[in-house]
Parts: sequence; structure tokens; C-alpha cells
Amino acid sequence: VSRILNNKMPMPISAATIERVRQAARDMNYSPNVAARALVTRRSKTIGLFSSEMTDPHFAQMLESVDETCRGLGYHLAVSSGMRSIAEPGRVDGLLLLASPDREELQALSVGLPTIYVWHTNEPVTNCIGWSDFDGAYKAGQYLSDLGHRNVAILYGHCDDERPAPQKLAGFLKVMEKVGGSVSNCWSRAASSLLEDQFETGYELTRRLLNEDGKVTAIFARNDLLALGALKAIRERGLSVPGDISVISYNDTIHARCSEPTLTSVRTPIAQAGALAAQQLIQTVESGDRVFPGIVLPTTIIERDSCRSI
Amino acid sequence: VSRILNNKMPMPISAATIERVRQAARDMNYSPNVAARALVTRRSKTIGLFSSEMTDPHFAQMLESVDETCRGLGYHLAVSSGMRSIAEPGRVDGLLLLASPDREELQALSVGLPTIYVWHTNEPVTNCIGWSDFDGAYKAGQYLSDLGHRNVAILYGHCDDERPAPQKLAGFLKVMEKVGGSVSNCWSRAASSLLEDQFETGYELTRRLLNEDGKVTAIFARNDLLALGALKAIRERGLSVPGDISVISYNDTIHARCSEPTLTSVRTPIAQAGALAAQQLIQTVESGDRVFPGIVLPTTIIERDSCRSI
DNA sequence: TTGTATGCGTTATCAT
DNA sequence: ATGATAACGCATACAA
Repeated sequence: VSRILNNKMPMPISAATIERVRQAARDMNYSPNVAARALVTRRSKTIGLFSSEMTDPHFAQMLESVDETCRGLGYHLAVSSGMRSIAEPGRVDGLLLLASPDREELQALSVGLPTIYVWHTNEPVTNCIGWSDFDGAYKAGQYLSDLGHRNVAILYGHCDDERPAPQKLAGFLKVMEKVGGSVSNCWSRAASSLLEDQFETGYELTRRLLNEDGKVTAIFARNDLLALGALKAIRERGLSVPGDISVISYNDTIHARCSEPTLTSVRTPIAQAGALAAQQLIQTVESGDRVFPGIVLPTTIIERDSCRSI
Repeated sequence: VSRILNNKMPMPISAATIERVRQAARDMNYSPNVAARALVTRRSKTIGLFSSEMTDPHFAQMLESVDETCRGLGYHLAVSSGMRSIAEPGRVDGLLLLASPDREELQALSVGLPTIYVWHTNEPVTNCIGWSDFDGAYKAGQYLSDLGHRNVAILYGHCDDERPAPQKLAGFLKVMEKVGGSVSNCWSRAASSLLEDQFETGYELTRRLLNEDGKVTAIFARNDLLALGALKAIRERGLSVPGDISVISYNDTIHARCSEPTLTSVRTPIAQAGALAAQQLIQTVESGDRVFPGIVLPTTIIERDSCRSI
């Protein structure tokens, strides 16, 4: 029965019995028990997806593409924001971590399991697939500089859980240094109320910026929500985007398409990264070799209405 | 060993061996194999979460609360947009369906498994937990009517996959009928390009509305994205919100907080529903009885800046 | 108080 | 071409 239903018959079987078994299976609505199969096969045919930001639209895009890829390849998805539980023996065949490959707590919990990280990296990193935030931010800076902006601000929000280095900051500064622009940094560490809500943070920090610095002609926001907050602060100030101040943001989530004005934003290939990561992980699981050189996907600027030349 | 590690010892065991076993387990970093346990226990301690709209912020909120609840109760989460695969024997102990309890394809696939639906219902429905869209829309209508609006439009987008009845439409119409208001319906069935993007749909339908009907003073949008589209169309027309036209939306996703102006929106208790559903499902799984009368949670209007009295 | 045996539903190996 | 049987790793009922 097992041989027939799995279409793996090393020895020949009569067509008659094949049909007989298949029919019986259909009659009783039979479907193999996955726990039993997993036990003997040592494969659960499910992969674990970990992320601590389940509510982020960025994660949603990845979830969707990973789900699709897995289903297409006959795999299932276990999602959790808690690593310890998801990595128990027998539960998953591999791990997809929306997290930095540097996080040692995660490495410790994923020993023995094929693991692929989806995160930003400047250079290819083993078992990590992603994109370069340095490069993305560099492109954003280049874009603003090409439009003639020299007095710019970077709206970074809080920066304590970004590791290793704030690449977006570095990439942006690199351009501005090259072209001789001056950069104001907007970030906060203290006010805990600000940290919780990106939109509010963007609003508040931009308000302060506009009070203190009258020369800024462009703002680079670390993500779309911060940019929306900036938009609001600028508007309240009686200034216009892009008339008085240009705004470029990052991630190109749905927010960038639905705002007023629409946001020029650096698109991160998160969905593609998720799909590729799932593919690669499953291939790794099935083939056995665990050395995956890593991939850095390109970021692209999506031009909309929030930037103008000076 | 099993008895000790699971803290279930019907017969007494010497403290010495208990410690000996625990220590050995620690030494070898032992963790029970979940597949083997599931096989003998007939419980996988994981529940399946199904939704076809993985990318919806509404779903994200639910995912987060369900994940949290499950983890707290020692359960795991299998997420999929494909029902057939998730309901295989041995994979999950129960099903959480973000879908209408009326969908027969889903019922067919969930036979034998404890199942709870999370969906809108006007009245309590067995094994379904949710909120009343009729009531939510009624509140929205009441809110506009209290502000004096009588010439209103309902921005519904497309309506083909809403079943059984478009309750939001019905609830809103009920109020307007009561107060003698006149209602324009804005929906589309034809243009397939419109159907794909809620924001674009809202924009386009509102544009048409403003061309055809100059008397409308308020718009009720079926969701936040449609409302954002309406905002854009109104703005382009040279009108202001709420100065010339009031807009009230539905779902109260993050979009409602970040728009200009911020949107007054009907909040749907999706996170709470998810948490309660997960709790109830797990209790059902563990107790065995499968009759759950159903719950209808209240909706609430979150007042912001997009509505004004006439 | 401790040890042993049986079975969960598969797959895979070895006899017939 | 078919059938029988041993694991897989655990929980549990029962024997010692």
C-alpha cells in the first residue's frame, strides 16, 4: 500500500492491485498520517519561519511568498515568534529566519537544522539571502544628490536593535560625504513613548528637525512609516512635499503607494528573497549539503511624487 | 524517563533518580521528538491557521495574537493559505479559519477536526467567533447621520467574494433608511484592473462619484484602503476632508492612523477574536466537547479627523 | 519504587 | 508480484 500510494515501486506490481488499492484509499478517504511518516522518514516536510515582527507589512510580504513557494514544493509552514519551540526535534526540517545571521541566541537554537537567514547584507554571507541596505541607502542619497540636495536629514528613528552597524546610515552618509552635503541626524534613544510607534516617531522627530534646522531641503526616512510621520510634520509646518522639502523613504510597503503625496521609496526585494530562501532551504534539506554561499539581491528606487530637484 | 520528564508520575519515584534523569537529559541536550510523541499521543499540539489574505494587515493582527496565545498555552502554529494540505491527519489538532462558516469547501476539508471560524456574524453562530459587520456599519451610518449627513455614499469596491450577504451595506442602508437619507452605491464588478487594488479602486470609484453626484457630503468606505483612495480623489477634486466631505472607514488598520487627515474608522476586534478563538479551540481540543455557541464581539468607532458635522 | 512490553501508522527490507 | 516484519521514539499499562 505504501509503495503504491507513494508511486515508488522498486519491484513491479500488477496494475490490478494498484487500482484496487487506490480505489480502497479513495473509498475510505484515506490520507497517510504525517506524524507516523515523519517519525520513520525523519522528515516532517515542514519548515519553520521565525520572525519577531509579525505585524510588519514587510513580514507579510515574505510570509506570502514563502507560503506559496513551500506549497508548490509540497512543504508546510510553521510560523512562530518564538525560536525555542519551533526548533524542537521532529517538528521542522529547516529554519527560515527573518533575522540577522549574527544573532547568537538564534544560532544556538538552530544547531543541527539547515538554516537560512533573510536579512540585509552588504556582501554575500553564508546561508544568508538578502539585499544591501548600505547600497539601498546609497542609492537614496545618490538620488537626492542628483536632484541637487545638499542640506539633508536622515530620519532614523531609534537604532538600538539594528546590528551590526546601521548600514542605512552609513550608505547615505557615504554619498553625502562624496558630494559635500551636510546631514542632520534624527534619531531618538530616550523617549520610550516615541520608540513604540514609528509613525509618531517620524512625526515628532521631524517636528524637532524643522524647529532647529531651517535649511534642510530633503529627508531620507529609514522606513515608510517614519516617512509618513515626516509628511505630517512638514504639512503642519505649512510646507509642501516635494515643493519645499523632498522625502525619500525605504521598504516600499503599501504605505508608500497610498500616501499624499505618494512616496518615492527604496524597494527591498523581500518577497523575492523569501521565495528564493524557501527554495534554497528545501533544496538544502533534500540534498543534504549545507553550504550555501549566500545571495545579495538588488534594491531599486521606485519613483513617485515626493521628490523634486532643488 | 518519560514519566519524569513529563512530570506525570502516577507512582512515586525516588528523588534521586528524578534528578539523575533530569541531569542526563540536560547533559545530552535531550528534547523529545515531537513526531514520535504526536504519533502515540494522537496530539500534535499544533493548530492550523488558514487564511487566503496573508498580506492583509487585518490578518497580520490576528496572526500576532494567535501566535501569542498559542505559545502561551504550549501550542504551535501551522499557517497556510491552502486548506487541503493543512488538514492532513496528524498535522494539526484543530483548525482556525479566517473565513466564513458557510464555505462548504472548507467544511468538507475540516471534517473530524475541531474547527473555529473567525468571521463577521450578526448573531452568534456555532463554532464561530467574530463581530457584526451589520452592527459596525450601522454604527458608522448612525455616526454620520448624527452629524447631520443625509446625502451619503457607500464605497464598497467589489462585492463578489463576500458571503452570504453584504452586511456592511445592509447595516449602513438600514440607518439611512431610518433617517431618510439618500445613498449612492459605489461598487464595481467589471473592470478587473480595479478589483486588484483596493486603493486604486477607492480612488477611481470616488472620482466617478464626484463627477456624477455633487450633493454627497459623506462617504462610508468598506475598508481603510478604499478610504485612502477616496481621500486622494477628493483632494484632487479640490475639495477637503472633512471640510467638504466627511469620510468614515472600516477596520481601523494602521492606515487609518497615518493618513491625512487621519481616518475615523470602525474598529473590528480582530486581535481579540483571534486570541479568544485560539483559546477556545485549544480548550475544545483538550476537553473533547465540540459545541461552542459562538461569540459576537462589539465593534467600536475610533474617532479621528475625517468627519465633521454638516 | 523501578523495569518491561506493547502499540501508535508509517516506510523499508527481506522472504516468499 | 505479494506478503510479512522490523524499526522510528515515545507514552502507558502492567509486571516485578
